[in-house]
Amino acid sequence: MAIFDKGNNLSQRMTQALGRAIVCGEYDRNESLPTEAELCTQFGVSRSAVREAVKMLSAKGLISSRPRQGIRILPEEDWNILDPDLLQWSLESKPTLKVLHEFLQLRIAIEPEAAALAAKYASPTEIAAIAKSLERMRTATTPEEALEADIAFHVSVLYASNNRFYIRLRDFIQTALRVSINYTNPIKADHEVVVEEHGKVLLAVQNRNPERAKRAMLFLIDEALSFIEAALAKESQPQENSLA
Amino acid sequence: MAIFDKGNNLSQRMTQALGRAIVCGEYDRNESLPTEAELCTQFGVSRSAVREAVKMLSAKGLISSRPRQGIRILPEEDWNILDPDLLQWSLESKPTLKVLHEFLQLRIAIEPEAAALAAKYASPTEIAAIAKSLERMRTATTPEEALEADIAFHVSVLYASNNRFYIRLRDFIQTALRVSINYTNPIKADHEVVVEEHGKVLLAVQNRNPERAKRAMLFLIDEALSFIEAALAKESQPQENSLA
DNA sequence: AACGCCTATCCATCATACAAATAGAAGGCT
DNA sequence: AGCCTTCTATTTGTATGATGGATAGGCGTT
Repeated sequence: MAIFDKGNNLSQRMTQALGRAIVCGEYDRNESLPTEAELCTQFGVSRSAVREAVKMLSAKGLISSRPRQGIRILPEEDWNILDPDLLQWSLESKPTLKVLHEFLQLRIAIEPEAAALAAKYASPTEIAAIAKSLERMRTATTPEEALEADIAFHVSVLYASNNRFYIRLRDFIQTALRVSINYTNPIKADHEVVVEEHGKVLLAVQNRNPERAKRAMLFLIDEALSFIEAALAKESQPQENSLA
Repeated sequence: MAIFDKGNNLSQRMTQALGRAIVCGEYDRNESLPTEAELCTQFGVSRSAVREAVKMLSAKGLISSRPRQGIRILPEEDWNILDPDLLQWSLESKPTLKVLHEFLQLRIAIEPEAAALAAKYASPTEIAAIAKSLERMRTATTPEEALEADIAFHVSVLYASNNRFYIRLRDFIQTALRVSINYTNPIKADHEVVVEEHGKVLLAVQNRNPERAKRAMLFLIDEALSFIEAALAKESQPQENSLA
């Protein structure tokens, strides 16, 4: 019987189990993975389940499967790390400062530009959604609530950009925020100040001022980025530093 | 027997055929797709092949499959459009001006920042790769050669950013360049001028000047973006305008 | 040492059977 | 009639066995 628990159907659970194991480095990257048959016995499932899991993971660029060669892990640069599943698996295993840094480096490219696009193209409905998230931030009573509202704010800006590629990055931004909150929490000033700074983004979008929207969003992220870079510089000697 | 030809194994060909059909809008988004059994007879393959294709497409966020409900197309915002396959399929079907515009809007966020990061973090080897691509651009004798070198240049900058997320976007950039070339070709000035402008990016990276690298890269893309936006404004009355 | 042939071992594909989930119809209750 | 429950038929989910096809690596010949 299957030795795992989360997920709907067997193939999906198998996919998660295998995907996690690969991302976490439980298999040697230079060797082949166990054969289909071995995976069947190891996980206690049928070949159908294993094959379907393998297919799903190769659709995400994680592995390849060929006759006589077996199932092999592809070079990491082929992994579809913007895929929500892969993103999640990879963060469960190694949310190091370095990864957080890379997250922020991408956010700092995406979000200010998204805010500028929102200022240009957002519909009244989309602007209302941003305003609503901001209001949720303002009235939040618990840190969890505040985080969720914060995430909703950033996501609603992406939607307001009216660009499908920016919208597609909502999972990425969402994950980045959810993970990094543990780090950026200690530094952030009064919640009220944070809310006010978010408010500047909304205001610029409402006023149809792309430049100002970009700068306001940049400011929100840049603070966290500087902090992380300072932390990175500080830990250049201590080997490992993972938050868990 | 299978009614398609490209690809290695059957499941993959099936995946491509089905994926293309879905992206091209050959199935009603509100109805269920044909059942597994029907797809078997339609494509002349076994149920395993169909199921594996379905699994791969659902791994890309294109469809979902549940008992008694059948195979359904997911809302477009769940599609993993940053996945190389999906990107390709979707551009084969609808490379409209609008999509080109969205492409450029993302490039303008990503690439200048990538150039800045390259100026900060690129290794000598990575800088050499950029230089080599530039040289290939300079010495190109055919338009095809020039395009390939151009693509190599932009990709090498992404690699030089030393950020896995930027590197992951290489397929996106590559596709964007390859598709948009048909549009931007007419406007671009002398090839020599273009090469020179690319050279400014390299120079800034070599001089470890992130700000200048960012501006130089921005300049490269902004020109094309303005052109597309002008074209978009012009065609606001004419209904359809697709390049094929 | 270089080359081509062989073979054992993988995955690829197909076919079949049964289990599990559930949408929608059928029926019964108020 | 309207609502709730039950049942059933349909569709995917899972397991298994059989056969085909590709090929890495060994073996033998030159």
